[in-house]
Amino acid sequence: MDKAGYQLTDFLHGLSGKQGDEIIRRGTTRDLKAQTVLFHEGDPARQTYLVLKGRLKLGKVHELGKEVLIRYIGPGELAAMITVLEGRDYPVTAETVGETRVVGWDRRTMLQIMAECPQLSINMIRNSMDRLEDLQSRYLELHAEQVEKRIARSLLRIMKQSGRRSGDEIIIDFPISRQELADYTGTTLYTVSRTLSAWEKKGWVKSKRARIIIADPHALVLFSEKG
Amino acid sequence: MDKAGYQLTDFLHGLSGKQGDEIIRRGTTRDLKAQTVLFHEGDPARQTYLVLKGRLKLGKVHELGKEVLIRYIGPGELAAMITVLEGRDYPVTAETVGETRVVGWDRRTMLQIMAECPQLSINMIRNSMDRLEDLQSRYLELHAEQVEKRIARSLLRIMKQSGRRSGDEIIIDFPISRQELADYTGTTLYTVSRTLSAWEKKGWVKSKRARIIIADPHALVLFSEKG
DNA sequence: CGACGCATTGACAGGGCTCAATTTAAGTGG
DNA sequence: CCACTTAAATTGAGCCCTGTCAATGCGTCG
Repeated sequence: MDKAGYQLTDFLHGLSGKQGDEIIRRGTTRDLKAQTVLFHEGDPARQTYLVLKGRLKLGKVHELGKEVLIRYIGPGELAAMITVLEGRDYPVTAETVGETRVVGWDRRTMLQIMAECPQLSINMIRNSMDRLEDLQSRYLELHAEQVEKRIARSLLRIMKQSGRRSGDEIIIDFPISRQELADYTGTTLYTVSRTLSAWEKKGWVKSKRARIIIADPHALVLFSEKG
Repeated sequence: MDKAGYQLTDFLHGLSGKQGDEIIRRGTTRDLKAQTVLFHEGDPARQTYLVLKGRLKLGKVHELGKEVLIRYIGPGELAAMITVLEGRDYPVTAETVGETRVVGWDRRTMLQIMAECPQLSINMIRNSMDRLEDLQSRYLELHAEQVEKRIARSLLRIMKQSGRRSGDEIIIDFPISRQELADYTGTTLYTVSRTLSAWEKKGWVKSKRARIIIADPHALVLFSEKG
C-alpha cells in the first residue's frame, strides 16, 4: 500500500540490485502453498526466512486452543532472525497465507552475509524495533482498551498493512476469518462476529466468509479514537 | 543474577575492554537520581542510553491514568535505540529506579560507532529480539491467562531479572509498589493487593511497603504453571 | 503529631467469555 | 447440477472474573 513504509522494513533496502541478487542467490528459494506450516514439522532446518511474495502468519499458542496472532509478515520482511543469532528454535508458529514464496538462509550463511554487509544489520534492527513498537502498542491496548475499540484498531492496522483501495472502500486482500481476527485482537470469535454484524448494520464494513471490506474507514477511525 | 543471560544482552559483549572504554568515552555519562524522567521533559536531546548502574523503568501511557509497564532496563542494556535509527521520538516514558548511571550518545555518534564496530549491531539485534520474545510471551499471557497466574509470572520474571538470594528466600532488591506490579502485569493495584495478601497467608511471599520477598519460589512456579 | 501516600478490604456491577443451538456458505463427488 | 458434508458465522442466554468505587488502616516523613 505505502511504498515508503515498505522500504523502511525491507531487508534489502539500501543495497544495489546486484548485491541483493547475490544475497538472495545464496539462500534457498521455495514456493509454498497456502497453510504450509513453517518453523516446526516439515521444516527441514532452522532457517531465517525472507518473504518475497505472499504472507506469513506468526502466532503463539498457549494451552490447547488459546492462540494469539503476533503478526503478519509481508514481502520484504524477515522472520525467525532469532534462529540465526541465538542458534535455537523460534518459539512461534508460522503458517503461510495464500501462495507464498520465501528465501531461507541457514545460520552460517546468514552470519557470513551480515558480516560482509553491515547495512543488513541496520535494516534488521530497524525492522525489529518497528515490530517491538507495534507490539508495545498492542500490549497497551489489550490492557487499556475495550474489545470493540481493539477490534477496530486491529482492522485498521491490517488494512494499512494489506489493504487495497477500491473507490471509497478498502478491501483486505487476503482471507481472514473471524477466529483469526479474534486471535489478532485478543478476544473471541463470538465477540468479533457480534461486533462486525453491528458495524455491517451501520454500513461501516461489509463481510463475506473470511473476506472483509471496510466501507467507511473514516467512521472506523473515529470510533477507534474516541468511541 | 545470571551472568550468561547478562552478557547475552550486553551492548558491549564481545568487545575488548579497550574498545568498550573508547565507545563509552565518546558518549556522555550522567548520574541520575531516583525518579528522574528521561526521554521527555528535562531531557536535553534525543539520545540512546546505555544503563551502567541502576535501572530504567519503561512504560507507556494511555488516556489519563491507564499505564502499562513495558520493561525494566538493567545494566548493560540499551534504551531508545529507535531514536538513533529513525531519528524520531521514542514513544515510551522512562523513569529511573534508584540511583542510576547512564551513558548517552546522540544519533550521529551512535551511527558512527555502529559503522566502525559491526559487533554492536549484532548485539543490538540480539537484545531487541530478546525483548520482542519477552513481550510476545507477555502478550499471550495477558490474553490467555487469569490475573493471579499473571501476577505470579510477573513476580517470577522480575525475580529472575533483579532478585537477590538470601537463604531460601529471594529478595527483589528495588522498591516496587502494588501499582507498579499491577502496571507490569496488566491489572489493577486492588487485585494485586488482594492476591499478595492471599499468598502471604499461604507463606509464599512476604511484603512490606513497596518491598517484596519471595519466600517460596517453588510454590509460585508451580502455581504459575498449573494452577 | 498531623498529613500524605501506599496498602487493605468489602460490596457491587458489568463487560465479555463460555456454551449451545442454528443458519449460512463453500466444497465434493456422483 | 444437486445432495451431502464440513467449516465458518450468527445469535441468544447466563454467569464469572475482575475492575470500580468507597472507606479504612498503617507506615513514613516533615
